[in-house]
Amino acid sequence: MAKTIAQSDFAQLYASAGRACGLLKVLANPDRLLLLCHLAEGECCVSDMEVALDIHQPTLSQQLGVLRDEGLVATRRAGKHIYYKLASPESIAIINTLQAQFCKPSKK
Amino acid sequence: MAKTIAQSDFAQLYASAGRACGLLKVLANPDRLLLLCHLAEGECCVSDMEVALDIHQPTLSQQLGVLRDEGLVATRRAGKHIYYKLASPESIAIINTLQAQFCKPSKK
DNA sequence: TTTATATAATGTTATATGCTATAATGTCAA
DNA sequence: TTGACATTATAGCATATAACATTATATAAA
Repeated sequence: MAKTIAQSDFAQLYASAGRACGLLKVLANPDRLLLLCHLAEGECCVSDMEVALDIHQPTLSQQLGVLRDEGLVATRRAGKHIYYKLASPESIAIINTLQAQFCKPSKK
Repeated sequence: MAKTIAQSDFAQLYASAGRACGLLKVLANPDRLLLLCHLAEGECCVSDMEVALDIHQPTLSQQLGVLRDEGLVATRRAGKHIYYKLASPESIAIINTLQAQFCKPSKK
């Protein structure tokens, strides 16, 4: 017992996989991942990210747009600048796991 | 201090992001994700996965091939059957995180 | 008008996905 | 050892989709 998967359980599993996949697809891009890692250290405005990550403006704005549309980041305007920060617990959890796995021994 | 990113650090960051992305791309497919979740419960042979997940044979074998090529799973032959199991600590970590985030309140 | 950011429009290229068909490998019986 | 069968893997397509960079332009605030 407990090995049998009922219909409804399977449907639920399938739905969860779909949602998880959606998130994974958004994360599966080096620019976006780098952006999110950068934002994991705190709020940041677009022009600072442009300098920090060396991504040029329209590309950056486009990728930020994807992150916004998917609810991974939230924005706040301050004068001319727009500040971004992480906004999704699920994606933060994944980012943390990724950092633990791929950036482990960076600082002692 | 500690906010400045040196050149080599950036290169390393970029390399890590690339590797992480590679893994994320493999995970970002519902069939593969479901397979991995299923394998997270233990070793399983192809025909059983076919039944359990209702993916038809060539598709299943193709996706398993992707997982094999990327080193996420390992195989073992036993007679006519080939058994698969998880083989990558990084992907196991992500799967666990995903399950915690997306399949949380499944059983009390 | 200038600076900061977003969007549009576009072209190219790559990737994903799902088929059908067939190959390869192992088992077992005769 | 051969033949038939079961299990799994691959090949080869067709098609949809989306990824990406680029140029140009729009919006919004100062």
